[in-house]
Amino acid sequence: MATIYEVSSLAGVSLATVSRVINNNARVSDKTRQKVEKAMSELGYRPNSIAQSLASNCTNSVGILVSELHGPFFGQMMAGIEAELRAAGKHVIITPGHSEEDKEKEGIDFLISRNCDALIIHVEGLTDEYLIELSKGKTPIYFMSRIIPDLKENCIYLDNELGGYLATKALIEHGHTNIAYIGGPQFKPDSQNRLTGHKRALAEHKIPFNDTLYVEGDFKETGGKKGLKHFLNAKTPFTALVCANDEMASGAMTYAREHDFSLPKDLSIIGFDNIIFSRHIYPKLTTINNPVDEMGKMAAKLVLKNVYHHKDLIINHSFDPALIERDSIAYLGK
Amino acid sequence: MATIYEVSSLAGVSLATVSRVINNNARVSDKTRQKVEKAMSELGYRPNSIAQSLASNCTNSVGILVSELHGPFFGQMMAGIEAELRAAGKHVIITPGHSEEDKEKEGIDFLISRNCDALIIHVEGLTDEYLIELSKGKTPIYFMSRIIPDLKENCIYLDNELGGYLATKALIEHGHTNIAYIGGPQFKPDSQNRLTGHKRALAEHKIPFNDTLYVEGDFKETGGKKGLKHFLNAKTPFTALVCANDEMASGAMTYAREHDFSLPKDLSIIGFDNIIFSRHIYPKLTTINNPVDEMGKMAAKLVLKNVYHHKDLIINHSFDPALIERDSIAYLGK
DNA sequence: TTGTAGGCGTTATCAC
DNA sequence: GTGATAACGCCTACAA
Repeated sequence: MATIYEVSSLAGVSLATVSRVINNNARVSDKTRQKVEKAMSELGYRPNSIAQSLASNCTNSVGILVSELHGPFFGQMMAGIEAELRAAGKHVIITPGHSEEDKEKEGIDFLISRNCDALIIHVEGLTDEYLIELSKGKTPIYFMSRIIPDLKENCIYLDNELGGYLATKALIEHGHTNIAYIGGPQFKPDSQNRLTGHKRALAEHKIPFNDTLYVEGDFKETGGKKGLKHFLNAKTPFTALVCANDEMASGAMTYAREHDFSLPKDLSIIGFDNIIFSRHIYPKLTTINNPVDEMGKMAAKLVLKNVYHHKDLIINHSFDPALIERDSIAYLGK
Repeated sequence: MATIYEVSSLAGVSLATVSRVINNNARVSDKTRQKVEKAMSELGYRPNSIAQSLASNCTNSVGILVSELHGPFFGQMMAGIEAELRAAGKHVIITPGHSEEDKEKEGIDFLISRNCDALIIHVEGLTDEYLIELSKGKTPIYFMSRIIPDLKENCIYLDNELGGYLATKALIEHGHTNIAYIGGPQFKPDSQNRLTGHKRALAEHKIPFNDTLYVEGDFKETGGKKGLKHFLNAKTPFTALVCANDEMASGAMTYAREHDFSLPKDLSIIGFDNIIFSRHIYPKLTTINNPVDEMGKMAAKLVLKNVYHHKDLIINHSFDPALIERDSIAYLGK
């Protein structure tokens, strides 16, 4: 591979001048610039990014930690981040944290040891305290789908409370008043806030919150099945069900169908996240849109602005969910 | 950040010795090793991976090109590759090619310019010739889900013909003889081979292949819808449908239900790939397992063996698909 | 505008 | 077994 040195001697200029045309950050006369460019193309010269990184102390790489590499939710998130970053010539190093404290720590260490210029992480197992401590290090860290009060400027998050509110409100507007709720793991703030929104919608319509119509799930298909089973056994009547994410909604649908419910007539169900397959399942799932791809892009912009000094980027830290109406909610009595 | 130089002076040894204990590739006396290790931990020393890369001409990174960052198929693939590689301390740089020739080229260039030690790519828009030419460069390239005859040792692939055969055979064994087929884009060898397998199963059971019961799809949901619509309009009777992937099967199911088919009674459907949501849709989709995660791991092993000289890894280049029986096939007449 | 020279933090090749 | 010292390929004051 040709080096900058060979280019300089072929072009008859110095190393420094070649470097200048590569980075075009200093004035070079048109004439010499052309000589250099000609030499570069003749040699098929490509800058060695490793050497650039060592000398400039900038790797042009940002580390991404997601819970899983597969799965619709993180897929959208990664796609959003990567697209935005790559358009700026940066690359992503992606690693999964599996929602476990140890693995998340390890993943972060791994990314930092790779000299990433910044990290964008979605962690669920780590405490705010740990993350605040981490942020004192030399690598800037940004947080997806999480609010850390002391680091709010580094966070991109969804208004989950609003989402929970919208979901339940949609059900109420279809005439339902006996509404069951399968929540996410309550150690996750997202789950808590969605539930809070649910309660607000109920309160706003003078519907009392009924403890027997709430159960905590696991954000997975089985959580939906178990949750619905629990409610059915409990015998408290209900005509509608909100699931704190789409996977659980899908599980609940499967369970309902296995028990001869005709959907949505016998039970209205609403999900949360609007993951891709929500429109593939039957009946097509009414849900709350979670704009993860946009949020991913915004996180990338945040990095571009703060770390790579791209000016003129406007940052929104908070995103709003929205109702996606499809076929899984029926009017009560219809 | 502490450097190797500071460690050496604190430990009272030379640079070279510190380097030796870091890489433990040469004999160092226990006594000096301990001195060095003590100094390292006292200083909180972490080797600078960039400098290591420059000096050793090895970045410990492998570039991954997939068609999409989201989507169940590539999610599994990435997860498999990453898990295996990271266990060996390597990291992945992932970038999407969007199945388009230009973007795939660009993505590969991008990865190579990042000095990846090797590439694992899943490309659909690039020709064998181009890839063979590319393989003459200094970066070793491995191919997922593709057979390039001249580069077979660098390929990990599925026996798609067998998969196509198994799908149609399953239908036949349920009594079906009028079987429609929605294929994938025929410029893709995968699609061609699945179709070939379909024909073999038919021939083996003396069922003639009927042109009017074949249509080419796009591997997406809409392809399934359009395909089924086409068959329904054509009026050639059929009782079963094989779709060359699960997305199309899902689309076909949706379309069938919109036209008042009771599934699987009125129409048996089988998919291909066994992507995650195939078990979420209703009825649960019978399909052909495509072990992408295992194939991803194997591709990673191939890199570990050939590029990073891990001995004793056994490589399987070819993987077999298998039938996954669920609920979307009915016995004919039942 | 252009050139010189030192430095980025390691690894690797020699001697000893 | 250990220590100098020259790469690795580029960036960036500083000088001219």
